[in-house]
Amino acid sequence: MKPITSNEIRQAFLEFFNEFNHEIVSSAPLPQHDNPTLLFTNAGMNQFVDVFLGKEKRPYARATTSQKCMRVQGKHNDLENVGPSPRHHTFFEMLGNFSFGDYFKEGACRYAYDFMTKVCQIPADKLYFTVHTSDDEAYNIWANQIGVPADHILRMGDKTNFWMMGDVGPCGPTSELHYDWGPEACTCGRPDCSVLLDNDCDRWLEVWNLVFMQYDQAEDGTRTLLPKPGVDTGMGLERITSVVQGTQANYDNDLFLPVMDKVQELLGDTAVQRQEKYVGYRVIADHGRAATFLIADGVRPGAAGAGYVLRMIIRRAARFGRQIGFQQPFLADVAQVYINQMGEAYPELRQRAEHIRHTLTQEERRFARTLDAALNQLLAILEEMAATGANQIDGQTAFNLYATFGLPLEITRDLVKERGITIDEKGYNAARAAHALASGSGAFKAYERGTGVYGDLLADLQESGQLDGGVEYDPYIGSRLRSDVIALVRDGEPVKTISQGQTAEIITAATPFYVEAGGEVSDTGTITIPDSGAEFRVDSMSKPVPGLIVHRGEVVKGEIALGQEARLMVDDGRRADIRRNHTATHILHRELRAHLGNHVTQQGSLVAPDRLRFDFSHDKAVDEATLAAIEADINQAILVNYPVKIKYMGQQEAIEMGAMALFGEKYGDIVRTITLGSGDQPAYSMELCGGLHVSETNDIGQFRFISEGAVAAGVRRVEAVTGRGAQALIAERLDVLDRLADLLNAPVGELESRLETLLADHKNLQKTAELLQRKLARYQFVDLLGQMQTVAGINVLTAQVDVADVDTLREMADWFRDKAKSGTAVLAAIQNDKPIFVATVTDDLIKRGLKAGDIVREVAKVVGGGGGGRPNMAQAGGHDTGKIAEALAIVPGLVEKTLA
RNA sequence: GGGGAUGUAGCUCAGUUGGGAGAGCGCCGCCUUUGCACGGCGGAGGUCAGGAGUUCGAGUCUCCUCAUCUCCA
Repeated sequence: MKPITSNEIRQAFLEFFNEFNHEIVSSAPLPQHDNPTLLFTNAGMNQFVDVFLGKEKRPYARATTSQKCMRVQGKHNDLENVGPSPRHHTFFEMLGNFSFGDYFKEGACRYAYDFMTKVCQIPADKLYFTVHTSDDEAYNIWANQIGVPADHILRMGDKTNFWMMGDVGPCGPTSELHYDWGPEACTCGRPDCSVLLDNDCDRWLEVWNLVFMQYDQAEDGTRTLLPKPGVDTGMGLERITSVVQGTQANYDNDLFLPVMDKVQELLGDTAVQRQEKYVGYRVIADHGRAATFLIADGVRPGAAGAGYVLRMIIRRAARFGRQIGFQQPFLADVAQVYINQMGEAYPELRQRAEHIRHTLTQEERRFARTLDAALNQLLAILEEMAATGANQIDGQTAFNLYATFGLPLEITRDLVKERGITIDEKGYNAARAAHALASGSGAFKAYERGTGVYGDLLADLQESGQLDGGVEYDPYIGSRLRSDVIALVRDGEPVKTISQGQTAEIITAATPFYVEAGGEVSDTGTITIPDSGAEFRVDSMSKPVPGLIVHRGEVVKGEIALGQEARLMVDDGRRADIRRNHTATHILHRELRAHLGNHVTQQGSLVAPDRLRFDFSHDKAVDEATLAAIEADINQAILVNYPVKIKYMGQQEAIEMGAMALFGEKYGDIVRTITLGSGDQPAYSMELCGGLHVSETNDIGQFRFISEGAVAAGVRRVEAVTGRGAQALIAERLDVLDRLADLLNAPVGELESRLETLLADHKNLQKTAELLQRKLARYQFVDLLGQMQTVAGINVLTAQVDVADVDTLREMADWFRDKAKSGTAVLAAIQNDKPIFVATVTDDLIKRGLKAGDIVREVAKVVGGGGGGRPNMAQAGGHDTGKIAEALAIVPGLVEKTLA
């Protein structure tokens, strides 16, 4: 039966190839964790690269997939194209069939032709086939074996029909299937319109690309035939669906229609309005889908890498949403349509539906907040401009709005337009370029350290037979091992001997030292040479290239030479602490999920001897009561004394048993699982993990949180101690309690009520003291009024008083103005062994030129200080308390001089 | 990894040569009212993110650290 809907087409494709013995392999996750050059899976063959390169073996020679892909950068897909263009997408599904040294060109062409014409029932005369100019073999297959007429087979060059993975490695010619929409679809207008022109004319749609991996290209550019050539094909589901459904724009086929309808329903738009706002509709449909899949694959909105891309597309969708009339978060509703529609093919959508909706809404809210803040900023700028009469925002300011507050240029432009204000967009672009330059410089510092010496070393050791593959790594059996010293490195150079006092690196044929992985820190310990008694302290471990394990540290005794037999000894006590923390981390992970929900996943982890740190996805702070409950349950789990079992099994089997695996993390086919609990019932906890653990949970002793906090938006961090660390912590806390009990002379049980009483008493006393001091000051002040002098006809009061603080002094000045009605006062006091002055002048005298600030400044000079303030009230300080009287004495003179 | 911005009461924020820590909302009490809402009066609540420096004196100036937001790579 002919497949019609996109779901049917996807299903039909996989079943078609499955009938021809292709293994249906599930889509790889979108984020590419291990590949620094590639942020997201962007082609069906990504997950098979190692198979094609011969580095990895699979139990099947043929495979078929529908692969989730993301393309957000590169010449084919600028984000800006998505929306206006009918065919550009960020997320898309790539249908593919693969042959690993099995069938070759003939099979690939035959399958492709049959699927198109027989399964999808596309008329053969609508299809055109391109082959590489040099590829007679493919040409003949199409022409003679399949019977395609010659005018439908086109020979094209390297640009379109030759494929390589990189500068070296497998590569080969390709053959593409194009669909002809008919002459009426032509947009290039040329009489000779043809696929051959390769001019992006809308008449021709590239549907399927067949790659024939035939050669191996060496560094010098020469190509040799691969012993087992393979096939890699890719067909965009969006494209084949629009061909089958006869909808030239992808957005008109059933992959997107349900979402477009939903958006229209939410907005209450008419068909005409929907047509007018088509760009916004498309952006929401595309970005909403991409975001849904990214979140389902464990990506969270963030400021870097994949998280940044996710944030960008959510915000771009939200921005277009605002533009076409949404005032509330709406992407969760959009996502729900995709979850319903595609949940069958991609079960992760259903599993994480709640999380997807929540993440989207949260990010939309965050964006709205940011925009609000930015709008306030813009309003302030506009106000300032209104004051000066300017009518253009300069480029730098507009860019600052964007770079600092996240307000995009388009929005700024829209907002100011109605006020008749423009933006200097040239200046904007200049500022943007300058910013990119400023932030880009120094980006590659991290890559300076080369690995060359270690690569060479490994190759030499393998060649000389000292290493078979790589250093034998077995931290799991024990902590003691005898092995030969096979290499020594000092200052980045291989050496023959190292001696006392030198820091160096030792490589042995085998090692029991654990190398940092999965958050668990490396072991430390010692390496000794039994023959000579030489000793080396191992401080850290590293794996500079796969296969090579390096012990780094210092020679503390004697001399160590190549070829000697060494005794490697891990620091057991430290390792025991690490084991406790690692198993405790698994229990913690389990209990966090039990208390907070299954959206909690590990975002980072540190397992050190003295503490453990665990970062996990969660939106809000974990309150103290919950934290206490989690801690109690963890300690309960420790007491239950679950046995810790370590088992190797197939990855699929482990996942089916419910083992916790990190999202997108790459595991081999055989994985190591850590299970807590007895075998019969469902395990208490099961995780894939390569670390070291205790043998039963009782060994952990105790678990105590030491902190909880935020590390990034949506990610919380807890730190905790176990075993010895927990004991030390508890002992210290109890000690503090005992000391407090001693100090407060009360039993520990009554400390709390005792302290409450004390604090209340303290507050009362403080209030009483303040009251008394005020009264005292008031009495002093009344006395002072008797010392009032008359200078140049006005009231002048100078005095040193005894007060508790500056506030009281100021208050006395207020009283003075109140009592004297007209006049000036300078009051002095000593605080912290330094003189302070407060001066005041009544309003009528300020008009005559007498200012408190002026007076107090002159006075302060006498005691070696300075001061100032307002005309009616000022204060000053100085150094020399002995000269206070002298300083105050100059006041009458100052007044006389000023008023004269 | 780099650039920029922000951090003041439970919340939203003001605080302009460096010189009395504030407003609105919320909370508590009293008054008003049949009651509620409104209103009136009073009150509690602050390590001005943290640290160092300059200064007689720092929320304010300088430097460092941290957190949050944002752009770029």
